[in-house]
This record gives sequence, structure tokens and C-alpha cells, in this order.
Amino acid sequence: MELSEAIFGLVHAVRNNMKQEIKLLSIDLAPMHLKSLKVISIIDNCTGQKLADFMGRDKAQINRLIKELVSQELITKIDNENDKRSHLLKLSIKGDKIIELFKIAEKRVFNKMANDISPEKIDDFIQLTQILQSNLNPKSIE
Amino acid sequence: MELSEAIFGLVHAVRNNMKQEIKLLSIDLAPMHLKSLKVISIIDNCTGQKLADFMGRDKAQINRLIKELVSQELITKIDNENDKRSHLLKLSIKGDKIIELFKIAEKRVFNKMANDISPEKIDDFIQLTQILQSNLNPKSIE
DNA sequence: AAAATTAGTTGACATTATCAACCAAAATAA
DNA sequence: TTATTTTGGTTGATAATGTCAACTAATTTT
Repeated sequence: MELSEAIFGLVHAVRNNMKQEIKLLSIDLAPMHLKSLKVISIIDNCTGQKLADFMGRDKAQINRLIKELVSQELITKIDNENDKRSHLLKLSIKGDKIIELFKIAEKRVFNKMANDISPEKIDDFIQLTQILQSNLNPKSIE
Repeated sequence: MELSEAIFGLVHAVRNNMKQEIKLLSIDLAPMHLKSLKVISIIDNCTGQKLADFMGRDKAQINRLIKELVSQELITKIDNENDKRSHLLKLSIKGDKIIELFKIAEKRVFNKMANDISPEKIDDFIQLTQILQSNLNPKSIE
């Protein structure tokens, strides 16, 4: 079997399982909103532009998305001292609760996936995964 | 680092790279159309329902998608002898050419990703990936 | 200081996705 | 067998998601 096939297959399975778990936990948020929330929670000092870049989406869409997340009180915009054009996006307590729920879903899926595998094997797997990823990431020219 | 984090990171990188490669090859097809084409090429005797199930999408959408793929002459509907309600979806030569292009993009990304890793390590990786996937797949009750 | 770039915002519009209602074929139950 | 239910597909209406182009204001480059 090809590497690509294997990875696509695994990703497909993870996607389906996550979908299921998210439904079970009744995280009542549109997929894009949830995804944005997650990215905001991961990226340091996230701004609209960073969010758009990371998600690979048009900034217009991201801007509207942010507006909705703000109006749903899942995030807040904080003035950016370093750049007065932009705002830092921070999860509210409500937003953070949803991310915690999401992490539960994630944990369930990844436990189901890996709990019969030895920690050593998992560690090796993670390590190789990171190498593979770094091969794909654009090299910054020094 | 967590397994989930590692996998999400890798997938994100693969996604971005595939997007880039597909753009370079100027495969001029909407993302969903390309994805459907790929699934049709993978699934044996693919029907609309199978396609909808696999993609996890509404059958209405899939139905319209199929209509467009047919009108673009990328696939053909063949009468299903086993079930006269449905049709088998087959790639046309034109559709097959696009899939071949897609495979080139895929190959480029996965070479870039893995060509500094020994084949043995890749094989181990693929094997574990398959185990992880099978842990997630719904067990058929025998 | 002038010009170019960047972050964000908005309007118009295209694509993607879902729901509900419907028909006909097929599977199941009576 | 006939009646009922389920399944695969189709359509209309509409919602969610995504893109392009134009614009403003802050920042950076020249």
C-alpha cells in the first residue's frame, strides 16, 4: 500500500469519528466556527490575518466569521498595541469551554485509535510524523 | 507532543501542499468535483449513494455534483443491472486523465515528504497507520 | 514625505451544503 | 402474494461557506 493511500485512509477515518464525537457531545457550532475557534486557541496572539493564512481562506470570509464569533461571545477582540490596524483574538470563557469539549472528543477518538499500541511505538510514530511534516513545511531562508 | 497534534499538523501540511500542487498543474476543477472524481475512481461500482456515504454529504448535493460531472463528460452513468433505481458511476477517459494528473500532484507531495526516510521506516509507518485506521473503523458484527 | 504594502471591512456574487417532499424500485413483513 | 417499509435518486427552496474587487486606515519602504 502507498503512503498516500494509508494517510488518506487514516485521515478519513479520523474525520468521520471526530464528526461523530462532536455530534455526541452536541457541540452546537458550525464546522467552520469550531475550526476557527480551535485555530485561535492554538496560534499565539492570533489576528484575523493569521487566522486567514492558517486556514487558507479569504480574509473577507474570515472577517465575517470573526464577527459572528464575537457576537456569539465566543471570542473577544483586543486592541493590538503593536499594530493599531489589527486586533488580537482571544477565546472567552464560553469559547474556552467549547474548546475543552472539543478536546474531549479528540481524546476519545485518539484513545480508540491508539490504546492498543505501545507508547514507544506511538512515540516513534509521532517523531516520524513530525519529520514528514517538516519536510513539507516551507523552509525559511536564513 | 500529542498524537492528535502531530497528525493534525501533518494533515494540515499535506493539505496545503496538495492545494499548491493542484494549482501548479492547473487542474481546473472545483475542489468538490475533484474529490468526487477521486472517490469514484477508488470505490468499486460506485453509485450516488455510496459516494454520498463516503463523502459524508447530503445526497441532494451529491446528485447535483454527479449531474455536473456528467455534463462535463468526466463520468458516465451506467445502468445498474442489480438495482434499477441506481446507476454505476464510471470515469470517462477525460475524467481518468484528471485523476492521473491528481496522482502526479500526490506523488510530488509524498516524495517531498518522505524521500529522505528509509523504505523500511516508511513501511512500518504505513503498517501502523493501517492498524490505527482499523481501530477507528466500525467493526462489522459477524 | 511619497509610494507601496498590509490588516481589516464591506458589497456583490459564486459555490457548496442541507432539508423536506416526492417517485419508483427493492426489500421486508403480513 | 399483497401490503408496508426502506432505499436510491431527483427536485425546489434555502442556508452556510467561500471568493473577488473596491475601499479605508495604519504601517513599512523608498
